[in-house]
Amino acid sequence: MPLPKTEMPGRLQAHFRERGIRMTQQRRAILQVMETASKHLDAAQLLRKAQKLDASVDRSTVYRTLQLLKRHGLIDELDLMHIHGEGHYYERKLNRDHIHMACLRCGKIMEFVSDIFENLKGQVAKDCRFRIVVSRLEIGGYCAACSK
Amino acid sequence: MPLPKTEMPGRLQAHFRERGIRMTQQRRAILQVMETASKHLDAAQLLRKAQKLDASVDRSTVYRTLQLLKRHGLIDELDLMHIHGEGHYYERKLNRDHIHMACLRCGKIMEFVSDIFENLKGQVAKDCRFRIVVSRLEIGGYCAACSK
DNA sequence: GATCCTGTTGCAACTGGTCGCAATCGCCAT
DNA sequence: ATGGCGATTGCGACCAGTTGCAACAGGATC
Ligand SMILES: [Mn+2]
Ligand SMILES: [Mn+2]
Ligand SMILES: [Zn+2]
Ligand SMILES: [Zn+2]
Repeated sequence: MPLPKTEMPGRLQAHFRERGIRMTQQRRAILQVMETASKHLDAAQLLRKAQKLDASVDRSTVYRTLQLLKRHGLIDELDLMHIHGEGHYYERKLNRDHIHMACLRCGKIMEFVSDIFENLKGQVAKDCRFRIVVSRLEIGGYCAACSK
Repeated sequence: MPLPKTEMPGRLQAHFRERGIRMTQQRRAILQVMETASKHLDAAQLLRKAQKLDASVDRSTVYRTLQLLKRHGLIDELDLMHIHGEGHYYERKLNRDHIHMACLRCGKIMEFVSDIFENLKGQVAKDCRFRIVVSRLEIGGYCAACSK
């Protein structure tokens, strides 16, 4: 179930320039990694990969940059049901929201795009008069293979 | 938007007895707090409240008991969009799942029960052949008052 | 009630994430 | 190109959550 990737690589750096956010050596490395990551990196992985591009990148800079990206709505933060520990996972926000499913037995992560999800957000916005900025639906359970 | 509370107080301790889980002084205190909590406690609050009932309760016991309750599906773990820091929040699982909305400006937490949410879970279960055990929808945005 | 066995606990060490601070570095104006 | 200012960084200290371990306490059995 691959998702459509309509965003171009290099888009994150472009966003920074457009919005007048200062670009640094370290941020360049971190953004680079986020851009090219296939999926769902945690902070430690991101740090290791970024340090390969710029050895000076520090743990705290990674966390600060993640916060920055979150604040600007450029990435999503996920728990993935905390299947692999306490930490959080990050992925670039694409144009279409998607649901995450995590198999509690084999640990597989699945993604799913649904119109009903869009309807549901519409209902929340309307019935609760709530202006939605970010949403996150995570489901834990057993995948087809593990259910058998 | 108050939710129906159909579970009786003392239900958590009953669950433990039914399932043959050992009951200890410390667990009694922690469960007591979870039972009577109005809402959304974080680990630190839970620890403080539990220690008022049994001063010997240790941090690690609180975390271990939370894991136990999670594993048995008796509580839900929430991020509440990390509005107040990194930590997690906990609440007793009631019979009806509900959505959490967090206002990014005033910090208010709202809850919402929706049939569309149930439909959506049905669709995921069917289309992805995924047996859902736990689900969590959290939304961040601006409440009616703060949108104005 | 005493005994036993196993699950649970407190503690202390460790890990991962945060924060305040002084040094540094982007970036804009000259 | 240079200078200056404020934003950003690395660092170290800190705090929250986890884990291994030896002591302890449920509760089942007699
Ligand atoms: Mn994803
Ligand atoms: Mn979380
Ligand atoms: Zn599986
Ligand atoms: Zn508000």
